[in-house]
Amino acid sequence: MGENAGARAKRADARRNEKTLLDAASAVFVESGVDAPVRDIATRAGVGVGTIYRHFPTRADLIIAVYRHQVEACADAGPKLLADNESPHAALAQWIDLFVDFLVTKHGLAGIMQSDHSGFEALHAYFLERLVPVCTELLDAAAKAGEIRTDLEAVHLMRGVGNLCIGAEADDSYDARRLAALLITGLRQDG
Amino acid sequence: MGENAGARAKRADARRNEKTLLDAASAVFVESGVDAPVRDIATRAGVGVGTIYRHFPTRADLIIAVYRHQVEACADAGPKLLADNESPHAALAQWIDLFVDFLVTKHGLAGIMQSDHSGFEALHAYFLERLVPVCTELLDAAAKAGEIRTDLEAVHLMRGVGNLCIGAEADDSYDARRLAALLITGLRQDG
DNA sequence: GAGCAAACGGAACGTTGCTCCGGTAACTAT
DNA sequence: ATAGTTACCGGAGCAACGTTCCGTTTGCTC
Repeated sequence: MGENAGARAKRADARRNEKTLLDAASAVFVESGVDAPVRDIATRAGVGVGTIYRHFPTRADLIIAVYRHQVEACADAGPKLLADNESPHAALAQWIDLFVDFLVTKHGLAGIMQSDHSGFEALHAYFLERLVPVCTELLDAAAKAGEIRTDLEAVHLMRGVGNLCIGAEADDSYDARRLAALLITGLRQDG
Repeated sequence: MGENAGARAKRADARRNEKTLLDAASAVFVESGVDAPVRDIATRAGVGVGTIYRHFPTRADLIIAVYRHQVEACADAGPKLLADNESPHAALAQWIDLFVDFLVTKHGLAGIMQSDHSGFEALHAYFLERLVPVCTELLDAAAKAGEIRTDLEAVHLMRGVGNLCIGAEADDSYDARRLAALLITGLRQDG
């Protein structure tokens, strides 16, 4: 079956606008962060605000669409690192580095990730659903190798690392990577 | 000299309003977090919004005034813990616990602490100015005892711990204390 | 080309932070 | 006590933002 099974095909202008919007959003996110005013994105894309909301009902949907590729890449990197490294703990550390790098290069993304901000449940859910299994796999491997303690779940680790990244891009002297690495070190246990 | 050297004494109604405002703000902060609308606080206090801005030009000033006592208490606890503990590292761990407890019990305070939020420089500065020296003292003591590595400055540690606390009050399963403790563990080195 | 549903645009509404100024009431000098 | 001074108060008003809603346009189908 093609790209439209059952449902009617989208109109050409709609498809065009969706791409235009993603490009505009991506550009504006880089310039002004993921909190950028909706109107800015609309203006940049040359459409009305209504069009944005029709394509992406919530800001979370837009953010997810913009960064989907990178999140997938990060998720895919997990098993690969596990295969390429002798030590699962080392693989975990490298994966966390990737995750941190991804977050700190997106202005304000880390700041929205934590759930108390309402309206971003979808974003939160997507990240968790996609990355937590990967992190769990790494954690389990390290645990099985006896390299780390087992009393920290992947969700909480990721949440903590995500938090550490907040505001990192705005302050050069603050090195989120190092703090995250410290956390991973703290996870280590003699074995 | 009395409580007014040089400057003219404040009017009685002004002093009264200041206290009323602090009480109202404190109550509203507990109910709705430190992001609560200014109008809510004004209504609660039975004054106009102008009165708030006159007494506390920025929200940061208001927050500082409300929590000053607790911050001071936390600062004072540092040297005390250092005196009461054999191991400086243990003292540090306990102090961080205090700091975390303080932050997580204030809805959204941790979220505002990190500098990328503009308009809160004063808050940021106050916290740093008051607590960083204390943290430095603990860190130095632990370093001198050879218990920890020395390549992490107090500012960054506090920033990281503060970040870990973000959103903690909204999610019972997320234990900021434990993650902070893990960070401190990661700081440890054989010596 | 005519008809229709889908998509568009932006005016409009509610909520916020913050300012500004006419009115009020607390101090002071007499 | 009283009048004058001035610090202080209150909330109307403005700007920026998220979000909705509906009259208009546009692309697709026959």
